[in-house]
Amino acid sequence: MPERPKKPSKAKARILDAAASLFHQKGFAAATVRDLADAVGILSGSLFHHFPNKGEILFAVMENVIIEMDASLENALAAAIDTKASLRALIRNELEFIHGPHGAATAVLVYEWNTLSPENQSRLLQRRRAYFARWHTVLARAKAEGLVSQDPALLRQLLHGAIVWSVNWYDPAGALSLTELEASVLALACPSQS
Amino acid sequence: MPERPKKPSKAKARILDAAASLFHQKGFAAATVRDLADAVGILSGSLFHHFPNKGEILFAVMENVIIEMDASLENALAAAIDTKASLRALIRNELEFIHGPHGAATAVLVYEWNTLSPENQSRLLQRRRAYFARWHTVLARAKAEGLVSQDPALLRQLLHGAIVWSVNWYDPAGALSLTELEASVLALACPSQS
DNA sequence: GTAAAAACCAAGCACTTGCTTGGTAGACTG
DNA sequence: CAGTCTACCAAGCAAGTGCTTGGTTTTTAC
Repeated sequence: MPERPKKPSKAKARILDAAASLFHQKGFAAATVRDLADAVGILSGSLFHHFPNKGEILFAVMENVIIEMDASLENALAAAIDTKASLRALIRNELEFIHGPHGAATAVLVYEWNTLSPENQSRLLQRRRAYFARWHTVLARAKAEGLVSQDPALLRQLLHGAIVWSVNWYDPAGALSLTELEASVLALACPSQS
Repeated sequence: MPERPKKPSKAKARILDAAASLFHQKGFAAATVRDLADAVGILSGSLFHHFPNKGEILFAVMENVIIEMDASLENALAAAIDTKASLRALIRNELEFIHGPHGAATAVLVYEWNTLSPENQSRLLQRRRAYFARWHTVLARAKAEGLVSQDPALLRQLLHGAIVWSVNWYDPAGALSLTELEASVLALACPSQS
């Protein structure tokens, strides 16, 4: 009888971790429950002891990351001393999620949103809106102060696109540092400052 | 004459049209050959009279749009009278593809690139690189002229992200016109001008 | 120490997947 | 007209899909 690694009560977390990378790597539809079970080190049927179906695993991955992302942004904004620092926090936070430890889950959240069933989408909609509301608040203030010139809703989408797309090209181990990338995105938003 | 020009049959075009929308809508992996055949109005097996396998349908969708996209950009750049007009052409061209008649195919090209087999990726790589080279040329000139301040390669990725992401939120029938969107993206790139 | 609870296995079911095979209807060409 | 070619149908196969069931092992709680 081969010994299993002792990871007592963190089974669900292990599944979600593996699911995030797998769904990111192969896409939700192409990733099979057997792939996922292999990555975790269990048999495919055992997954359904923890989740009722494959779709709920996707949901859980997304819910986790959206909660952490919003909480992280809340903290970052609380520590920002002025509007420009808030602007930087918006960008920095999203970049850190996309390229940090939660990168896979964040990418899944962004790129597999339409894969979610409508019911599961609406289960996440409130948090999603709350997160975007933080963006809107900061961007609206930035515009009022003349820091940025574009419409907040439009600017949010443009910046969001620029940031999340970086998952497809940016290499954290490469020459460009995250801070430099952050500065570049910030420069897109509010050009007047250096 | 041994070689005669291969004309795309009408049936093949119908399949590719339906495939573009379907792959865009449901994703390549989740779209089945039966879905596709239904959309075309034939039986699933009949698809393989036109294409050897499902993956080659994806490839054909992508190859078509990448060729047209590059040709369209070439024309637009040839008509641009100065660097700023060229900059505008880069942005406009991509926006028109994402939101015009080739929108579905363009989205598939962008978002399903990693779905392509490595062999098929390299079959498209040359055209892909040629397209990006046009961007680089213009952006490098723009930087030399002081129109933009960011590194060309970096700026290209940021703009590309902002533009392609618009497929997820922009509604051509809505209040914001394509021209206004184009102006906004241009403002991201070269803020100094109005 | 023991019993409940949680985690997992072993096997497989019902269905779907991409794709194949062998054939047919109709248009085109000589 | 016969002959060829393209587009399609009808039927189905082998492999893979998400998920279920019934039982066993491991962990936790008292």
